[in-house]
Amino acid sequence: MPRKLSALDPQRLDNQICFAVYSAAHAFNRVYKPLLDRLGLTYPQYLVMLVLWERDDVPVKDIGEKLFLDSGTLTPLLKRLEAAHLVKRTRSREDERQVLIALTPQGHALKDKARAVPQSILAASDCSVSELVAMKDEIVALRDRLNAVIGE
Amino acid sequence: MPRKLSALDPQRLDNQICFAVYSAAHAFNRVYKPLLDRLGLTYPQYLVMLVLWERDDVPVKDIGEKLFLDSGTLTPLLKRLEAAHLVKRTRSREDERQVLIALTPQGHALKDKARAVPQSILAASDCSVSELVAMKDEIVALRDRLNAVIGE
DNA sequence: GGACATTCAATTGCGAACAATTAAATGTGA
DNA sequence: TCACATTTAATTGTTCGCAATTGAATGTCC
Repeated sequence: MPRKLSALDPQRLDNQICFAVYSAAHAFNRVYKPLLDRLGLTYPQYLVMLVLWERDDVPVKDIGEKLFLDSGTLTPLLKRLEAAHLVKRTRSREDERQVLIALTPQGHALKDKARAVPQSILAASDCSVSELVAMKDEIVALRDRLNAVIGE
Repeated sequence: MPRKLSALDPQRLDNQICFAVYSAAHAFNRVYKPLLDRLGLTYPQYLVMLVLWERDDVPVKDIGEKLFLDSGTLTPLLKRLEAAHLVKRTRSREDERQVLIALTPQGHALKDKARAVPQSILAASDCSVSELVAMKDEIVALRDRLNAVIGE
């Protein structure tokens, strides 16, 4: 069994882009952890806050579409954010099926405290902004192609 | 506030490489799911099997180092693989602290059934092999730089 | 208007992921 | 040899992530 072939063996762990993505996601999470601990947020909670800092008072479904998460994940997460006094959940009056998520004053205020986070991540990446942007665009394009396949 | 600046705002969700990686990992997982369901495996279980198909009879720690996972994740996962008769867990006689993980005949046999998986993923990626390899190498390099920072 | 389907959030159950701790085995230095 | 640190898995508790189901509100079609 020639050694060279292993570099092409699609069944080898090191040749799989998916494992690269999977393990990179975990590495990011470990870098974010100490930064987000200071804000009292987990990474998925931070993502929800990023969405809300861009636009407030949106139904759960909108958050789910932006983050690719469903109510099974978001409902308990949002309840925890509410328990932390960062958001408020209220049934929409126009459509009683929807629950609207709004930031509290503390939720708004947290945006400033979170401003340093992206810079710290950039530093940890040890990479130029333009390189990161190029990688991000490639990964997003791949993600979108994968998501397109899921609906068959 | 000029609209153009949003493309540079590091606090915007769409500008974050980490979210790109995070959401791509989930997209991969959703593509893998129906393929792995046929094998009776989850994606992390599939990763463990990939490691074992390369080398058998290794301690839990070795698997953890390759996959960047700790015993808190692996111990219950390996017990599930053992319950599915794919691996066998035995205390090492040379070092009683270690638990060695070996494939059962069924575990070995599953490798053949899993051969089609990477091809299906490649097709779903809708992308050339060389492009995927280049992306994979970039992502691995980024992951390794991030992991280097974690030890401080 | 009324039967029917659809939409939205919540719930349940299971499998990761990880921090923190525990317990046992092994290694090290005096 | 004995005290002590280190290594290795296992355990506990919390939070994701998702499939599947439920129940209420809304839309649609006849």
